[in-house]
Amino acid sequence: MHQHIRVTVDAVIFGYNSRDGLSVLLIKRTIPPYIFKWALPGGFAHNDEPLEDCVKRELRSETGIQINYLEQLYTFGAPERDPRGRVLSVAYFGLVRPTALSTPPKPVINSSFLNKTSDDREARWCKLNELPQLAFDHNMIIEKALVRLRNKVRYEPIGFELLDSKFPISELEKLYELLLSRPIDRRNFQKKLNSLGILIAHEEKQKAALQGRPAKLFSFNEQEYSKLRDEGVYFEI
Amino acid sequence: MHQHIRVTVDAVIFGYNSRDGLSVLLIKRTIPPYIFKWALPGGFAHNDEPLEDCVKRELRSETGIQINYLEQLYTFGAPERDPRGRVLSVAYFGLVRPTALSTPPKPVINSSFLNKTSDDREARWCKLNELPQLAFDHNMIIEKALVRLRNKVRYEPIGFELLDSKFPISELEKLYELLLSRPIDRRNFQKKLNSLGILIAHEEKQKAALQGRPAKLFSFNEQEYSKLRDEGVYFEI
DNA sequence: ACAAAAGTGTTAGACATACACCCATGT
DNA sequence: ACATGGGTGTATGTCTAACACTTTTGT
Repeated sequence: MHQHIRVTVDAVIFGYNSRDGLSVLLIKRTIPPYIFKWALPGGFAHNDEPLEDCVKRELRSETGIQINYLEQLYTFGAPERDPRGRVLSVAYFGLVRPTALSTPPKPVINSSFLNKTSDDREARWCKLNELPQLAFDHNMIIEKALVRLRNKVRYEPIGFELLDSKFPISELEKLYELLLSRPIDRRNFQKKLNSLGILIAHEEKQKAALQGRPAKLFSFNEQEYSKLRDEGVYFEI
Repeated sequence: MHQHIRVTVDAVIFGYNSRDGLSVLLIKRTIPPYIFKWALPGGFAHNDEPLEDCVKRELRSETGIQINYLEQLYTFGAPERDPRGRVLSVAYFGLVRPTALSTPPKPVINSSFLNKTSDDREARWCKLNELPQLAFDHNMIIEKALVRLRNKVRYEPIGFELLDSKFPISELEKLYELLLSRPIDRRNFQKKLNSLGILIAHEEKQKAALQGRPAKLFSFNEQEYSKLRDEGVYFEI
């Protein structure tokens, strides 16, 4: 009995802004199978490469994007998920700040990955509700990542990772309204965050308030959060 | 560049009773590396076998145990985790009822897995706080499973899967006190569960009350729980 | 009758929800 | 001045936490 299973990693990278909502990072495939179809960034692991390094390498070479948060999502192992044979995919789940979202992703042509098709490489952000049919089981992988995001955001402070490091509270609120798909009272939301004591208020104000009074900017106090967590205080929205 | 990565599955199976607390199912290795060391049940995946089928097959053949709940935990992929070379482990996390715990695990000698070492096979339950040093990174895998159990039990009704299908509320309470490592008020706990409406009360009483008044038996109302969840009512302890 | 655990109800405080007015800015 | 969103406080109701006595069984 000789085992022959290949291993890939794939990354579901979410970006957010209040205009477009959630977006996912996609690349266009340049080789079969599913040639010219959109897919998640990813690829085969090297023999001596930790899986997380592999994701980061593929993300850099395929999209050049700066990620802000990364965790393992799930391993997809259905025998028929890849027409080339048995290919396991260890999927990761990542978040980027809006700045990464506003600059179009650009493949980094790294000498060690140069090949005849590398000129065709193309990457882009795609709004979550405008996703096309993707290669392999990648639509299913995104679905799983979305469930993870929606659940996790309720009891761990990962929402901050989708915003600029300084943000007005209203941005955080809109993000939570989107993810939890229910309206949130602006005043109660602010009160709750203040009572948790994990926000740092800055003197700066929002630069280009499109309309209305410019908002104060806040950032996430990671140290204070770690301290509270160690004391057994739970973050919860 | 030719990829050579092998894939195993490993299972962290928890059992519980109020006398011993949590126990984990272990097998004694009969082949190198780590020969004669205790390890998690598991083994190499077959080429065309879904990962979950593989876990179930290994559990049956190595321990003969009846599992009650199973989900994927995490994929461990550090390049040096196995001295034989690059071996990925897709770890699963499972729960059994106390009845499975009280009957000692017995390897099922299945003709397709008969080999010269199968007579030496040995499996046993080991209390969580008496774990020896295990083969590979299996202690770390158990640690991760324990964190998952402790977190998940708070917002999903998986605690029931560790009890007999009919149980007195005090058993559930003791389980939660252990997992959350804090005392729980008996009366408030009962009130909360009643208000959730996910318990079915039975006429039967606890058979062998060792001391004191015999308790009513309850079971988990899975259908009612699904209904509530679909309506957006969250389970939370 | 006594020990041990089960069953039950009330009260006070904490937290979540609902809601309205004033403030700062751009047009 | 007006439109737009930001900042703040208070009242109400709901849920949680604390707590004590009675009941049923075995010895």
